[in-house]
This record gives sequence, C-alpha cells and structure tokens, in this order.
Amino acid sequence: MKPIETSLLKIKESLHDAGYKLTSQREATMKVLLEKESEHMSAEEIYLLVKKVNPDIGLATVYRTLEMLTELEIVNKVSFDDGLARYDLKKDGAKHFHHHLLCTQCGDIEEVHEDLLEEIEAIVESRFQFLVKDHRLTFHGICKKCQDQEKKGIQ
Amino acid sequence: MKPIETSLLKIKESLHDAGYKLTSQREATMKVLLEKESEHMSAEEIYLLVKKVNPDIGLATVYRTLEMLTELEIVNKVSFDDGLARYDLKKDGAKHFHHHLLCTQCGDIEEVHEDLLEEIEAIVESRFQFLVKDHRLTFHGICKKCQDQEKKGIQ
DNA sequence: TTTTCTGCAAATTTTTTGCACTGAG
DNA sequence: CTCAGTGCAAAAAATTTGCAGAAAA
Repeated sequence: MKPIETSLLKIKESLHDAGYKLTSQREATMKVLLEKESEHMSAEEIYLLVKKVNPDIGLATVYRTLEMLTELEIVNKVSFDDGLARYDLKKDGAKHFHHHLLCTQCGDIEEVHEDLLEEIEAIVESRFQFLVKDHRLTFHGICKKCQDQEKKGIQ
Repeated sequence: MKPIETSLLKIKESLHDAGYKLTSQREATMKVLLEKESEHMSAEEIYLLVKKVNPDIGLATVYRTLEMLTELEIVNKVSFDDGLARYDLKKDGAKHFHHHLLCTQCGDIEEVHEDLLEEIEAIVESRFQFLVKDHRLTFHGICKKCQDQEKKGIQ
C-alpha cells in the first residue's frame, strides 16, 4: 500500500475514535494535506486545492476541518509572523513538531526533522519547572540559494 | 539615570539615525513598551495603554509605530498561533531574540533569556548551509502553577 | 518651509458564526 | 431516524490604506 493511503487510514481511525463523522469534505481535505506535505499552506490555499476535487466545498468547512485536525494533533497550526495561520501535517511517528528555516529574503521555508531540542527541553523542565509538551522553533536567515545569488551579484 | 530612560534614549537615537521623526505618539508608544516589558501585548492592548497618556492617538498610528520599531529591530513581532500578532521588546544587548514558555492551560507566557540554541544553530548552518540571523522558539506545556493546581485537585 | 506623520473612516484580509438543509452512522 | 456536519452569507476581528490637515526638522 502507498504510504499516503496508510497515513490516511490512520487519520480516519483517529477521527472515528474521537467520535467525528467521516465526510467526503473531510476526506478530501486530509488527502490534500497528505499530498502536499511540507507546503505550509494557509486555509485559503488548502481550500483552493480541495475545491479542484470537491468543487462544492465551502471555505468555512475547510476552517472547521483544520480546527478539528489541530485538536486531534494531526496537524499543527503555525504562524510565521506574516499575519495568517498555516497548517503543517505532523509527521508520522514524530514525537514532536519539526522545525523550520525561514529565508527572510525569498520567503522559502525548509523543514528540519531532527529533534535537536531534547537537551534544551531538559534544561527548561528542571530550571523553570515547566512540563514541556511540544515546541515551535523557526530560524530566520538566508537560505543557500539566496546566498549563492548574492555572491553572483557581487562578482 | 533610570534604566528605562537610558533605553529610551538609545531607541530615540536609532529612530533619528534611520531618519524617522520623533513624535509624541511614537515616544508614548515606546514608553509603554519599555514599562510593560515582558507583557507580550497585542497592538490593541498597546493602543489602550498609550491612550491613557495620549488620548488622541489612533490605532493606525500604533500599528505604524510598531511596524517601524520592528523594522529597526527594536521590537520583535511574534505570534503564539492564537491569530493575532504580539510585540516583544528586544532586550538591551541581547544578540538574539529570547524564548517563551507558553502554558496551554492558563495561557501564561514566561520568558527564557538564556540563548541555549548556539550549538543547534551551528548544526543548522553546516548541515543546511543556512545562514542563521535570528530565531523564534516557544515551548508549549504546563507551567509550575498549573501543575501544582492539578495536584491539589487530585488529592 | 518641506516632508513626514497623524487621525479618521473606509477598505481589506482572515477567521468565525447563525441557520436551514443534508447526509453519515 | 437523528444529530453532527455543511454551505452560504453575514459578522467579527485584525490590520492596512487614502487622504486632508498637523507638526517635526
């Protein structure tokens, strides 16, 4: 079975376990999220893609589906300080949310799947008595591509 | 001289150096930000506080001032995924932005001023060829106070 | 005196909500 | 059948913009 199919089945099971009904709109939205993993789409962008498969879906339904998936911790809601929410699928089996590299020049976002924060979490837990459940880490900077282009420009 | 006064003078100097005019509205906004350091206020909240001192100020001016201060890297715009921007003063002399502990139970936000990320930044720079300029790190979890309250509830 | 800045109101953008109808279980 | 879920349009919330007048430099 294709990996997307497997993930979709798991997600459907979570919906069912939580007492949610499986509608065609929800299934179409989940498929789009699985197919466009790592795209950091806004609700509007997701809506436009789902509309191609299911033209009658309303934007409000997409918002409601994303809210539900966030509650079930299947997706993570993130904001890169540009004034709108983006939705990012939690990778299968990942204990925590992954990190992001945001290029402040071209706007591109790369993902970092190594955890890397375990040591820091331990420090925070002991020093602040704060029980860590998840994290959001984004580095702002210049990506490889933009660095190379800058070099070209100088020469 | 009081530390706030010193910081205010430095900020005024930055404005001047960047060619911005010093208006009473901007000064009042900067003072509020300095007095309520560590409050993670939204534009609306800042506006209401500035209004107490300068009742004629408009919300748009506060937005414009915050945008300017963000551009000058005097404040950092952050979002805690609750759908509105918050503004956080960059601490004097801090090389990078500080971190946050967001309690998902009571909504309280604590600040962490240790950098802690230098090692991880080095990894990211070498492994992804990404030139790190700044970062945003927020831990989601349960604060000390809420943990204690839960314990009480169980007993 | 020259520009930038401001307040106000209107416009935009993003997200949420009410409600009658539909469809999954 | 029954109640959760949906589409639509309207409302709400957050932010931006246009413009004429005000005030720094």
